[in-house]
Amino acid sequence: MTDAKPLRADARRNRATLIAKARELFTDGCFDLRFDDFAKLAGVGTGTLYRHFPTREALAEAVYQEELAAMCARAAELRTTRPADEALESFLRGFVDHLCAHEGLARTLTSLMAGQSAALADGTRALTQAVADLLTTGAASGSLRDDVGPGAIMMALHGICAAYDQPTFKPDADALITLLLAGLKP
Amino acid sequence: MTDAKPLRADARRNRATLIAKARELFTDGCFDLRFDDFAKLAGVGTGTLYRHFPTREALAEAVYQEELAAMCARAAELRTTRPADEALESFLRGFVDHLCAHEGLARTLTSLMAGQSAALADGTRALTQAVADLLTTGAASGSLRDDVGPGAIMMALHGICAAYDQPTFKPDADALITLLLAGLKP
DNA sequence: ACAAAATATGGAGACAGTCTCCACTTGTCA
DNA sequence: TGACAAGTGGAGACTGTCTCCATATTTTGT
Repeated sequence: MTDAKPLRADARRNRATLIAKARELFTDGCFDLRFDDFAKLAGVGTGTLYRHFPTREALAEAVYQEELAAMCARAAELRTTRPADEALESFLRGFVDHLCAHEGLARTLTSLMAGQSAALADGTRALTQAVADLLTTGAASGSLRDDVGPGAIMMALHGICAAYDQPTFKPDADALITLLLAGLKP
Repeated sequence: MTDAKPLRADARRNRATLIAKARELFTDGCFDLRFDDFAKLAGVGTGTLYRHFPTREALAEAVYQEELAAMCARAAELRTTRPADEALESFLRGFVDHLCAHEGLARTLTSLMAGQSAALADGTRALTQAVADLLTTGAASGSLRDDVGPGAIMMALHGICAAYDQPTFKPDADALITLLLAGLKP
């Protein structure tokens, strides 16, 4: 996956600048900035921006990939240190809490999950795998029903992400997670 | 809501033509047509198209509003003729089946639910109300838990709609509905 | 039946983003 | 240090959206 391309020093610097600036803007709630203007804001030419990140989503993915990886790591850790049903609950509740604190992540995940482009789906593939692992472990130990694949949970998570800007987000999301967990009891 | 504006005869005709053409195209799977081209295809000028339907979503809503109304009517009917939990199950299962058969509806609902514009949210408000009524009835009769609002269900439905083009759509959607129903038991 | 008023039409063109292209700059390696 | 590879930037082509208004059609009043 990670092609062995030793990026030139200035290119690496520019790439980092772009990601840093994007993170800053996302944190401030600026998502719908003109892509070209964003380049200017980061102090690079449009061409450079487009070479590093062909699309808006690619940039968003780069900004949040650490966060996404951390989530997956957390899932793996929970899975090995806790009973499967507890692990899943912690993971899902944590997921919602995290979205509350990071609007940009919710936005990014929404578009990544909706996106058809296989290349960009990478970001969510890892998440899907993490969920799948939690489910499998739970099914094996008998603490979760075994007839539900990760796709169903991902659909629900997608719905949750997409609603990040609604006033009743938190209670509704929590309620949905509660339903899922209750429904997953064998 | 429905302003008393007697539309001129030719205007009414054009409006109907536009909706008919849009329905035809949606049924054929053509969703991403250029809006201006669409006007040409329907045999009207761009100005006319924009006057009748300010946005793509407005057109989509017009195309599917009958279908949406039928869904809500079905919910109401089920609610009065069946035990609440059965009614909800029938409604949700029917919803998924309907989406399978009408890709365009799934697409439309996805964007309506995601849309922030209050004006366009009308289409889903009715759906939300239908779900709310089913839940309330169920809670009153004790066949459904009473601590879950319609928002949670709508989130799940949004996730389902958004996944309409994925290969595993049907089984995943069915599984999610199963989870919700199981989770809703008191 | 006719004219005036009200309403609607269509499509040229203004506008706003996106993205490409390539002459030039910067970094790397021997 | 020179030569080659890699990367840059931003002008401008391109694409789709949407507005504007001179013209056409329908309705209303007599």
